[in-house]
Amino acid sequence: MNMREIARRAGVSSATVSRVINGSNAVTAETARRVQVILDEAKFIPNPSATTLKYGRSKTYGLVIPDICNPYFSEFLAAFEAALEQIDHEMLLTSVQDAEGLLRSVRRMLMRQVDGAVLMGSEFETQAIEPLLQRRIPIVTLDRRSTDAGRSDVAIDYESGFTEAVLHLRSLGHDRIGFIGGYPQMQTSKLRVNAFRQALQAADLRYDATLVKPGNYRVPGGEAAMAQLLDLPEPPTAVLHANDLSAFGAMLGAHKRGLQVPRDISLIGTDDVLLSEVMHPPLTTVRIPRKRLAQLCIEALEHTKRQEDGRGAQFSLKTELVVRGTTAPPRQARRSTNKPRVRRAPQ
Amino acid sequence: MNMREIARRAGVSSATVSRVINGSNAVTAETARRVQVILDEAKFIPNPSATTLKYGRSKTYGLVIPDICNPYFSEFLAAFEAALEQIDHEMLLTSVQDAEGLLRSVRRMLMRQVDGAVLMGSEFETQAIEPLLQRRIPIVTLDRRSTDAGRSDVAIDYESGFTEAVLHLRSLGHDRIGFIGGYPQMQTSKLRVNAFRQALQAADLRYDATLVKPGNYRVPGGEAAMAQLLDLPEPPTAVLHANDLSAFGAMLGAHKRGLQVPRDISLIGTDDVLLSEVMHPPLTTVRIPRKRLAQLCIEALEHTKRQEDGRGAQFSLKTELVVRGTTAPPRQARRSTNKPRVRRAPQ
DNA sequence: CTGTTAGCGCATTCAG
DNA sequence: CTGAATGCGCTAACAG
Repeated sequence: MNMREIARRAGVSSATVSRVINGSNAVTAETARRVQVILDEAKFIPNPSATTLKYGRSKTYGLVIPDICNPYFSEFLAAFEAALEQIDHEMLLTSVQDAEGLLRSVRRMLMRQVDGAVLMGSEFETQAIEPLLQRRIPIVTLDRRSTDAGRSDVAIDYESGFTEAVLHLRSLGHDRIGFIGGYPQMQTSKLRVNAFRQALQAADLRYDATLVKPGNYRVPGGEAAMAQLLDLPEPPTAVLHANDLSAFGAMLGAHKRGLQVPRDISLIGTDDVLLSEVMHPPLTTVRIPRKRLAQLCIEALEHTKRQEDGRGAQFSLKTELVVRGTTAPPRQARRSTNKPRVRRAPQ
Repeated sequence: MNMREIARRAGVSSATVSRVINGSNAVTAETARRVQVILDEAKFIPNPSATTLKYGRSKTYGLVIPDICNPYFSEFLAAFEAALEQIDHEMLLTSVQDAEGLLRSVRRMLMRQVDGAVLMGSEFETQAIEPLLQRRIPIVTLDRRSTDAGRSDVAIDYESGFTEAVLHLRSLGHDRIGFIGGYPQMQTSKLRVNAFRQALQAADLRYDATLVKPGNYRVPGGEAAMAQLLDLPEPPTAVLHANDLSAFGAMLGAHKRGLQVPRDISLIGTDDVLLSEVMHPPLTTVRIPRKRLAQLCIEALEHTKRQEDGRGAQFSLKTELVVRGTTAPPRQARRSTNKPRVRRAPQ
């Protein structure tokens, strides 16, 4: 069933049918109505391939994510898909692990003539996305904190989020706060460590590099890092994590040592993955609002598209501290003092 | 950059370029080589819209899943996407919660001219997918255990999987085994309860309806169901679960009652979601091999497409018991007897 | 206000 | 073995 057939049945030309479908007002109400009836009763379904072929625009946005199995990404994916449905666009999803995968991904996006692309997982060769930029396809990256011609960026405001988290801990009486991060080589990992550092500063707490351990954004990494922290002569009384999976791992590690959370150690995650709430105890975490993030990515895409000069813009997303069950005063609650920390005898 | 331009540069016709791209052997090796060089240096990227428009085939398969956020589905999604990449096909992903969503999903698949569709979440109106069947688009459903013209089905063999699980428990000495299922109205839930029943029979154990509680395939449902089981005058010493999330919830519930797993109660999940392994203790579970399932779905699709008469076929997937840390002998281990069960005084 | 026409890029006839 | 011509469905430009 195509427009010509509809046109034939309605006794008009296919151009008129097209106009009716696209809501052009250059059609008599009466004609439009008549065509609409035929359209409905034939259950007409337009063929987007024709439009894409003609205009090189596909009403689809590409989404590149590093790992669908990570709940943070799958939850983002769900939000992104929902947001796209709102604006009547399709999604071209590609899961990319390595540089070669990114190349294939870019090729697929080019073939499918995407109107824009969101690149999560900020660690990629800029060169690989050159072809996209060249064809003036708007790009949005995450957490790169830089923009280019044709590329906007959405940054998560870890600085303010971690500050909120650290202040929460300090108000409970903690002054020895550790941090479990991501892969140390990754740019985003460094970003988060720096944000943690700033947060300590804002809370008037001293930064102690021995309390900062790398993880790998996954459970086993968090567990191993926690083991290292607990092996310290003077372990932290609270730990902030670069993401929730790390915090899950750390909690596991603490439990294995016979510690109770939050009685013996307080934990704060980052992301607010769905499962955080059902952990035991439920995880206190710095929520990255997924829905808002997805919308912001799309806004950023549309913004970039609109720019005459193609300049990308820097967007920023605030987090929200969600206090649940993994934070409590430290074992021997003390009034917080001006002195950076009070030495305690190792137990 | 299109084929005509390549043809011009190579001094041939676009038909020849097309033949080279598609590996037709009706081209001189020399000509083919020359064209290939131009193709490479121009970094030619074909436009699938043209092909789709011309032939109504899109090299894309639709995937309908109920909930991307559920790790079982997101892990399947990852496997499916990888399998599609192997056969050089695209994926049209739609997340469908309700009947109306399915209608929209079908419409999108029709527009995009998918060559087939995999429908997970077997609870849907058959009528909604009629348009797909009418256009002879192959369909694969999961766990419906019935086929149609143009629709094949892939069933998970819960019967053998649960039997293996129950035998494992019985060999440890359990004879009071509970079951936490899914939504009681759902067809798949009934399927699993029946499979559990058969498993008990195969293990020579009596079926006791009071030990079977509905859940909702998610953590809170499992937790609530476990609470009910533990409130029984004589609770089970082991519980099998319709999926892993339920088992997570049950484990949580048991812990909250001060029970230790597996010392006080043994737990077995179903699915083998990635996080199962990092639970504490790690979950013993009936693995549904995700990768194999994805491949099987695609095989089923291709099979259905090949059938002249369009008859669908029934496929079946075996599970694998993965024994980890949530199963152990019951508190007072006893030799299993021929008598269905030994009454113990309620504690 | 409505119809005619042309062309997006490709693969497949059919000629040569 | 190669090329010319065709049409898939749609919409913008133009003509009426």
